[in-house]
Amino acid sequence: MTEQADLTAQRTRNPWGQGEKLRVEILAAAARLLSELGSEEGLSIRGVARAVGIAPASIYQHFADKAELVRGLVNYDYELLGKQMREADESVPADDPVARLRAQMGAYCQFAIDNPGHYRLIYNNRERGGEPAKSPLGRIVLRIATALERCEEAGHELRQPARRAAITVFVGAHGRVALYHAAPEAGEGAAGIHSFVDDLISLVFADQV
Amino acid sequence: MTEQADLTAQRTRNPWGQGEKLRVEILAAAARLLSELGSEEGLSIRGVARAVGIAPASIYQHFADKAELVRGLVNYDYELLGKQMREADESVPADDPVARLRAQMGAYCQFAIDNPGHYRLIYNNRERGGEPAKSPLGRIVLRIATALERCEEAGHELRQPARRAAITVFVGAHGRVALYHAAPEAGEGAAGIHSFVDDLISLVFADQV
DNA sequence: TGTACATCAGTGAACGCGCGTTCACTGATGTAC
DNA sequence: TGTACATCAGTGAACGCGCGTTCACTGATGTAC
Repeated sequence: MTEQADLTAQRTRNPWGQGEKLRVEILAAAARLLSELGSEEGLSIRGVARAVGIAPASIYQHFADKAELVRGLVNYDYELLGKQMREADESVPADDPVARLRAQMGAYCQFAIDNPGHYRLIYNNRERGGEPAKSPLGRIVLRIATALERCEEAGHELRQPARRAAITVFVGAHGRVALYHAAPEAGEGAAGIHSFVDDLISLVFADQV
Repeated sequence: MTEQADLTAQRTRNPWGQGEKLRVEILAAAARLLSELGSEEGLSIRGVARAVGIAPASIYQHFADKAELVRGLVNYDYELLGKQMREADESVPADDPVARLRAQMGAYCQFAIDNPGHYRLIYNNRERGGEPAKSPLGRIVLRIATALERCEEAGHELRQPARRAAITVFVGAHGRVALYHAAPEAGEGAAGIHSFVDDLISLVFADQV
């Protein structure tokens, strides 16, 4: 009973000039809901309003329609993923570019493992019609390509051109993650993903790394 | 106007003892609808009934509920995919196992390219809780592993154990297809998928194949 | 200092819609005697 | 050969539901004069 108190409790409205705070609350609740649901379907304006504790109509002061809410969520997730990859990259000394690449791909996989609903969302909600290289997904591929080029410069020969190898690694990681999401009980769980991607990275190098 | 005639035209009911024919019609219409929609969402009992030209209630004589209809569709698609891979396999002489593997994976990719909605459907509707090896997806991986073992027996050394290499190839193909579905305009289209998978197959072999 | 008004955060109630599912039914075709 | 009944294919109308969205509103807080 007491756990439900927050559902019936009144929300105190934000003070003057701070209406934007609700926007953040809405996005946070939507993100939480997406994590619980595990997929975009079932995510509704009314559900989000319920989770925040406001009237459905209140959402329209911050988002023109449902599509804009989802776009807000997608941007939020892309930034989070990008940040985690960057941090992983920087946590490894610059003189070991292969380890840096592995760290970045590890962060990518971990994000997908921890947030299946979010991962699926960003994958199924690409902006249409823009330049591929500037899309968020395109920028991730670019990031991997750059990491691979650093490896090449350090003397690690690739079996494919860097850009192509980047797509190999990215696509392999995504495929393995998608397989895990479709059947988490099969395979070797989260550890299986990481070792798969490590193997895949080894595979694109000519020498044993 | 005349194109809409079939919408208003009366359906002549099936003769005595041939009620099962409607089941097939329903599945066919659902498959057509799924192709048009490109995804499971939006696929509804009422929509299928409309497409067949029957009352929504009529569907319940053949499928207990919506979930069972979807299961029927999934089985239908798995059989189709399996058949196309088998035919591709058998269309290549037995003395070139690598070419047979390539042909099978080509058929796999082609199915995904031609039927995005169906491909997504079978991927997102795995039976839960069964033995992984006996699931339809598991059987496809097994098929690839077998093809790889045939290559090994013919003297083509692998860089990974056959089963692991099979997952590499399968997961890579799926990842590449998913990327194509998410952004068809990027990449190099359908041809890009085939060449990617061909490269991937080369990658799991130690020698140049 | 008072007061009229503007601006803000947020709401309650209603709209029309499409959905999955149920239930009592209709009318044609077969079968038992 | 006729007739009562069973079986079949399929339906029409209704159910309750949750959804996205709109619109006129409420009440608190600021600002102009």
